[in-house]
Amino acid sequence: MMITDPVTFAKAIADDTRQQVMNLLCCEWLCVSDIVERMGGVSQPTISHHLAVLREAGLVNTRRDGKQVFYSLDQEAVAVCCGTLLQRFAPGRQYIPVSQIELVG
Amino acid sequence: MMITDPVTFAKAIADDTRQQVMNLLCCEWLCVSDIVERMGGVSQPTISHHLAVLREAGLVNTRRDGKQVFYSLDQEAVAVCCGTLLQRFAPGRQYIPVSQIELVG
DNA sequence: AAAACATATTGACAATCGTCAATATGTTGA
DNA sequence: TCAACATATTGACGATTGTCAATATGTTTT
Repeated sequence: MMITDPVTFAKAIADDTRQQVMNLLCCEWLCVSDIVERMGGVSQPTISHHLAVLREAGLVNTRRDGKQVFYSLDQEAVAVCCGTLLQRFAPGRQYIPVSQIELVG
Repeated sequence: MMITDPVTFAKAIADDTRQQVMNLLCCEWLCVSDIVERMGGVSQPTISHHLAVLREAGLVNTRRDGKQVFYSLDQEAVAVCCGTLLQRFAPGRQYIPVSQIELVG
């Protein structure tokens, strides 16, 4: 598992186009041409560039299937990065996953 | 209460110097000259600039006391922004504040 | 092997950003 | 009011970034 430091994470998500792509990839796998189509008006090289930034920050999963390359958002990675930000910049308020609440009681 | 959108938040924290300043301001009030002193090697105008960015993003509290202006990190704002990021980009894993767990049972 | 398709890379350009020196603004105390 | 101090703003500069057109790489199909 790769660790993404807070600055790298912040830089990776600090662009509107990139956040729109992240939204598209949040809950489904999409190939590059589908992303280009849904983004409407953004060129394929630009999309590939943004995907590279997200990939290098460890925020997307990649799968090759024939000629196409599919991407999806790595929600776990996002959650870990946000957790790090919270620990560092909001230590006064600690958060825990809802999925663990059952175990508490 | 002001709302900070995820892109503005990300841009605000997408710089190493700025995150260092945020660390300094995380748990105490500091005036500008103290920040300059602790950052060592960064000029006062640069620090003022970074503080302005954080202020415009709603991430710091400000208080004037005589000639000096004190800043502190707004942990609540950071927590809200991280929460928004989690909702948008990690909807599969929901987190809640520890402080609210008592109320659940 | 060649053609067709999907994606990545390169090169160029404008726009944004981080930084500092110089200066302006604002506040206190003599 | 004036001098001293603290912070903010301006202007300039190099570095980084987002974007696209053109091209390269990689994969499948004929």
